[in-house]
Formats: sequence, C-alpha cells, structure tokens
Amino acid sequence: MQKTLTRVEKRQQKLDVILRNAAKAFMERGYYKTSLDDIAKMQNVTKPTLYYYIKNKEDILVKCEEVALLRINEMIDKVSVDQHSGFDMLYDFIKGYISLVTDDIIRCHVRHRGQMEDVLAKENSIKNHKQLEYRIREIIRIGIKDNSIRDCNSTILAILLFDSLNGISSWYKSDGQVNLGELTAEVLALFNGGVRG
Amino acid sequence: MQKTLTRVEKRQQKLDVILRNAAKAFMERGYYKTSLDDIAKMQNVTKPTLYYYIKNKEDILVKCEEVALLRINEMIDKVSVDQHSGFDMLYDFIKGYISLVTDDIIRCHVRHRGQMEDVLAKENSIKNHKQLEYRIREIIRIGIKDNSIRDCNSTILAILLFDSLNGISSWYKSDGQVNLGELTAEVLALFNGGVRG
DNA sequence: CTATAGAGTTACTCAATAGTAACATACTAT
DNA sequence: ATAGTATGTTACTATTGAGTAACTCTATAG
Repeated sequence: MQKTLTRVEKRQQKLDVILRNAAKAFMERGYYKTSLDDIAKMQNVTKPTLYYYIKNKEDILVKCEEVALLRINEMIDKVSVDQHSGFDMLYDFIKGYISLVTDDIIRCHVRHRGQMEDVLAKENSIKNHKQLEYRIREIIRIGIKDNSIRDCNSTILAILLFDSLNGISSWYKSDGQVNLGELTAEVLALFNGGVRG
Repeated sequence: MQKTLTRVEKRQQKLDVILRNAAKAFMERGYYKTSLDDIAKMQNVTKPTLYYYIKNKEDILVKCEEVALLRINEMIDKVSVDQHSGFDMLYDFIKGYISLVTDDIIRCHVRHRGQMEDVLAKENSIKNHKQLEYRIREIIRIGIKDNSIRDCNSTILAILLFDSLNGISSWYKSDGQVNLGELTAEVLALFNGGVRG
C-alpha cells in the first residue's frame, strides 16, 4: 500500500503540473498570448487558484528557470567528473543538453531567459545563464590545454554552442519529422569534424 | 543641387524610419512590451500617424520580414553564382549572413518570424523561412555531390546552421565586447573543421 | 468531533494599449 | 490662388487580462 501523499507533496505536485502546462502553452502560443485563465483551465481550476501557487504570471518563468537550472547543472556535474579529455566532456554535454531541450520546462526557460520585466528577476536570470556559460567555457579551456580541442576563443565557442543547441529547443517537437537520435548524431558529427567533405 | 524628394520617396523613407525604430525597440524590450505610443514617440509623432504607414502593429513585423527576406535572398543570390564548390558557397553564405544579422530589421525578423497572430501572415512567414532553408539545403546538396561537404543530412545541417547564426542575432550588439571579425572567423573555423584539437 | 488552515470559487477593479472618429494644417498640381 | 489630398493631431472607445476581495467548502490535526 502506497503511503498517501502529504499536503506538502501534493502542493509540490500541483505546482509542477502548473509549470508544465504553462511552459507548454508558452512554447506553443507565446508568453503574452497565453493568459492565466488559459493556464488555469488546463488544470480545471480558476485563475485565482494559481495565485495560491505562484506570486504572479512572471513568477512562472522564474520557477521554470529554477527547475531548468537544477537539471542542467546536475547534467553538467555528471559530465564533468573526470573524463579522458575536455573534448569528451564537451561531447557528453552536447548529448546531455539535447536530451534535456525536449522537455517543456527547459524549453520554456531557454526561450524566456533574461526577459523578465522585474529588474531583479531579469538580472538574476542573466547571471544564471552567464554562470552556465562559464562552466562550459571552463570545459573548453580544459580541452584546449590537453589538446583535445582546437585552440580557439572559448567565450565565442561557448556562446555558439548554446546558440545552436538552444535553437533546437525552439523548433524540436517529439512528434515532428526529425528523429532525436539522428539529430544528436548530426550535431556531434558537425561539432567533431565540421562540414568539410 | 539635389532634387527634392517626391512625396512617394518621403513616404517610403518615413516608413523605413518607423520599421527601423520599431525593430530596435522590439529587440530591446520585446514586441509586447513595446507600445505603438513608444514607437510613435521615437519619430516625434503620435500613434494615429503610424496608421498612415502601417495597417496595424503586427504589420510592422510583416513589413520587416519583407525587407529582411529581400536582403537575405539577394545575398544568397550573390553567393550562389557559380563558385568553385558547394562548400565555398556555404562559406560565403555564412559570412554574408553574419554581416546581415547586425541589422535591427533583420534581427527583428529573425526573432519574430512565424509568430504572427494573423493566421495568414503566420503561415506566410513560415513558408518564407522554409524557402530560405530550402535554398541552403540545395547549396549543401551541391557540396555533398562535389565532395566539398561531408555526406550528411542536409535538412538537419541547414536547420542547425540557421539556428547558430540566428542565435547570434539575439545577443550581438555592435557596441558589445565581441568583435564581429573575430566572431565570423570563429564561426567559419568551427564550421570548417569542428572543435577537435 | 470540531477548530483551523488549506484549497478553491465568484465577482469584481484597474490599467494598459490597440485601434478609430473627427477634426486641423500643410503641400502640391493645376 | 485654391481645390483637394497627404499628413498629422486630440480625444475617444473597447477589450483584454492581471491581480484582489470576500466568500465557501473540505480535510486533517489535536
């Protein structure tokens, strides 16, 4: 017999559902074209109920960001524990990131990061992303030192890497025509050896 | 003595200014956070005046798209006239595209394409981008045939290419720390030979 | 078993802003 | 010069949607 959920657990679950539904709607219709009434309806509740779980509309973005950053950082932790080379770490990061950007909450974060109206939230969001970029830059630097990665501007490479991977998040749909495995393989091949024939 | 501008020319110029200012504001604050009053103020006119030049707010996006597509297609035309290889064409396309995405109207188009509320405008925008992607795919196919480009899924490569280049448009600022020349060089190097050391 | 906090509702306020009507002025072609 | 159109203004309408007040019902802790 499963232990019945405590109030706190139920509450957390409901918040998760709100975030998931909101993230999905934001990705499909966009943040401003999605009203809180729309989101409430997806849970079969009314708008004021949402305010029991979130501070305001923008808080949904902030909370999605929290979840997303946790998962992304966790993934970077995993690929960072000593591998053969910087290249290998970066390689695994790309694989990991692509598998993450199929999740609505992550996609929502990627699409809306740094766009909050609240000045503090916005600054924080930008800072958070800088932190991620910094971690990837470090991996690239390790790779350059051990000669597994071409000597390059690690800042620019890190940005370009995020750009292309984040681009995927905006169009990738699990039910679309592009297969995730093949997509990952192509990205890794491009990343590994460029496009030269 | 310079011939004074005709009404039609003056009108065209004013429309250009509106598009440019609107595009700039949309990139800085976002489409929904920018009101028509804001845009009007940038030209020192009032909101109803704008309606003399545009059908409605969304029409600004449509008109920016028209301008952007003209310039992008023109650039692709230029790099397509017979070069040594598919790779060379693609190489020049990348150079050309990066130089274009520093322009606010192009950036505005890139950021907002396919997001119109008007169903027809939206479908048209998506179709337009598909058309661009198709042209790049063709270049890639030429490169694969003449062995200047690695045998790969041309669809995925075209998408990834646009993703990374369009990513640049969202963060690149001409007054920022990243130098455009160095950025282009890094992209081309990555594109040419990947990241392997 | 019951007091209380949790979870939800209906019915509102209030602000922002897209778009319009009606009117005023300035150019330009004849 | 002047008719008429291009360009602009002020003052408005109408809608949307975020956020709140005030209330009901329900479950659980003691």
